[in-house]
Amino acid sequence: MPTRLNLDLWYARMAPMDKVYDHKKIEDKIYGRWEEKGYFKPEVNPDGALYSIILPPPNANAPLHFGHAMYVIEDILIRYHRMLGDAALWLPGADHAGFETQFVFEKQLQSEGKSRFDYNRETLYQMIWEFVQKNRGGMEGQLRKLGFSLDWSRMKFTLDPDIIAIVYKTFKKMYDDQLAYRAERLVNYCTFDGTSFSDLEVIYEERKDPLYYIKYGPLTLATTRPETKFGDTALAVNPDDARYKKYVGEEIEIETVLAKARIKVIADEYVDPTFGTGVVKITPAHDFNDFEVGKRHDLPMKQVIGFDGKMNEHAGKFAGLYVKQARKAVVEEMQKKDLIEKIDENYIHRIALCYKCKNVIEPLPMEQWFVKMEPLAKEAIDAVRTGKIKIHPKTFEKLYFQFLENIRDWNISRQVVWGIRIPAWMCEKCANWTVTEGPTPENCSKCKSKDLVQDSDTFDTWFSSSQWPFATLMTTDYRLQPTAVDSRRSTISDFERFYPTTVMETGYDILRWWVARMIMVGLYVTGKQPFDNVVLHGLVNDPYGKKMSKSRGNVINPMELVDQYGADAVRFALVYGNALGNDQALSYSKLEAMRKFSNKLWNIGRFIEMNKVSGIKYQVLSIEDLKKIAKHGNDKIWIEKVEKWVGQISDYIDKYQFNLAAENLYENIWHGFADFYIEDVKSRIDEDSYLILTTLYIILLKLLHPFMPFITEELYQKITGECDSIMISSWPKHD
RNA sequence: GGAUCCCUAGCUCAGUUGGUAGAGCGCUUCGUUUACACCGAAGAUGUCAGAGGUUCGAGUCCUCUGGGAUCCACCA
Repeated sequence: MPTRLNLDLWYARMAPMDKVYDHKKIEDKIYGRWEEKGYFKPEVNPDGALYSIILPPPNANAPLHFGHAMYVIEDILIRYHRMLGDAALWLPGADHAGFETQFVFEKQLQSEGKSRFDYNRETLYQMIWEFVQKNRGGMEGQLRKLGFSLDWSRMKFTLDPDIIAIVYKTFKKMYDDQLAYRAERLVNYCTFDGTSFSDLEVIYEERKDPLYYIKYGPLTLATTRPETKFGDTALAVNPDDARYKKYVGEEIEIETVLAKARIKVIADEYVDPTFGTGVVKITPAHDFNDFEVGKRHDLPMKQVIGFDGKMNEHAGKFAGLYVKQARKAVVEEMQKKDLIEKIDENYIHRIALCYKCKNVIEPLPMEQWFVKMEPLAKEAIDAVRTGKIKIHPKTFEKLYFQFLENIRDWNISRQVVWGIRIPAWMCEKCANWTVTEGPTPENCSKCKSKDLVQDSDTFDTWFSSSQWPFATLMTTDYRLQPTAVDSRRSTISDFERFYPTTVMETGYDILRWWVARMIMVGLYVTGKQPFDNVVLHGLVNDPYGKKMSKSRGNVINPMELVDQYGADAVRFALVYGNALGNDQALSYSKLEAMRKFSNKLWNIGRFIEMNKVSGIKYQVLSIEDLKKIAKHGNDKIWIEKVEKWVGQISDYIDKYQFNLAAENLYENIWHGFADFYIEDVKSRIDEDSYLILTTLYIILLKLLHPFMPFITEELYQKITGECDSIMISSWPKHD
């Protein structure tokens, strides 16, 4: 009794083939069938070699962009290895994308006339959770549309409780090992969004601002920020600057807008004697360089700007003014007191802006959690140097080393709600921090007081992402098939089986943000590298070669192209003619060409199908079988050609040369197999030549399947009359 | 300021370890009622950014110059 599924197939097989290939009739129905049959699970090849890729988790809350479509490379690898008989795991996931998501959510609140300050922490978190759950299916459906053979039964979310538990554990371990520590550091603080940003999240803009030459007693210095003068704790000059040698180490008396004061003069290499007057005021609490200078010279920190963006009590009568207002007021006052020598109105410099709201970033001192990076970076450098991890293309190793060799400690605290809350509690009695693996501690680990307050911050999203390869595998299981000797089914963790994973494939733009951090944290927590190979693809730009971005308004939705050209054509176009790691401009003519290629492929199938109807039937044969039955010289030649192609294509995929594989498939199938072989066979077709033609075609479909999964599946089933899927058929043999 | 990548046919891009240039689209001419006009055959098109060097030989390796892109650091 055929199942409903098989009946569908049977009808499909009996239907005459359309003259023109219509992807819309084919693609949607096929994916569901694969999924239903469980073909995406590594368990389809329980005894195969282990091969695994963890999908870089897309933002759960946002639709896919073209960068995600490039994950087709992972699907090619996974489908290829699955057909080779490997137990191939491709594990999907979704990222909570901390600040990004909270920002989008707050925009929506804003449009409803509300703000995050109208809700308490728990309510806000719950609201964002529901917001994300509502949008989450969109991204997953799009991955399906692209034909990605992900094992959905192992889907993970970065905020799943079992993932969070692992993140806590890692943090606790870092704390116990004194890698995670608390320190006051200047952060890029946006007083508008009320949060700090990593250096990577700050954008810079060139602006023309006044440069004020201010008198400090006997000295004059140039500054763009006179309002921070209340926080000055020293003046600095270059140690080799003869003009100022006599002042170094002295305290000088200065007139200020508030009162007379004394300030000391120090010498530091950081000062450029050719800029301005060669004298710099040092404000450790409000400037990154000054902070460093302050640490070197043990200067006090004096914060004069608050987190609300207003001057605080140290600014005397200027307290309460916003920075911009204060600057104006201070300058006016100084002019009155004749403390300004001159103003250069045409000074051009770069200022830091919030990448979300474009407001000026204020460097402010804050207590934060940091991770000490040098020891972790050292191991990560070694892992690549010694070849334990290989980066493809190799040229990206330079970027990797450059980043790790100059690494700074990692600030992992974020002042957002949408994320994993840091499991650290401060004692209100003794100010000691108690860190746990999640649960609220009973009392302070030092003074045993019960007055504990949890840090309100959450982890930087990249902190949880850096643990993704092992965290996902530790929380999923591999189902072992019953064997002859042991009929019971059993499970072991995916971690035991698949870690380290085989390949991490992602865009080169997040090599340092993510890949390097995964290597460091993976090595630290598990003692093993998280993956053996890093494969990096380039960016997909708009048709004019410009980076797609919302602000430019040139973002193209990959799903629209899938509708228009078919997922197979989009997939093929993304790898064809684009060497790994290079950027590409989206090309409509290429997409069109690849759509025509799928039509060509379809019509080869149609030709074969029409000859089957005339009475000749397909049977499963190997290349060796074909060699035995081949009598005609041309048949023999084409059998050998196809055999050679199998080796070539396999080789290209093994070397991550997907473009060459795709180009060769295109060229060989169209301008070899179709233009010459079919034209030749056409006039002399008999049972043997039909078998040879058909078998070679099936082999070509298999070679093409990792690239164009849908159409090859449809044709495979039509031609062979099999209900089995091409995706679990075996890769053709070659030397 | 530091770094990386790119500059190859009109356009978008390939070109494996150095052996006198390739694809797609476009262009020209011709052909085809039966696998496909979303087709086939034939053809034109390049001082491989520029200059120097290494080599018997360089698009490919080295140096410099010019142009573009990206990343990092950010100078009061």
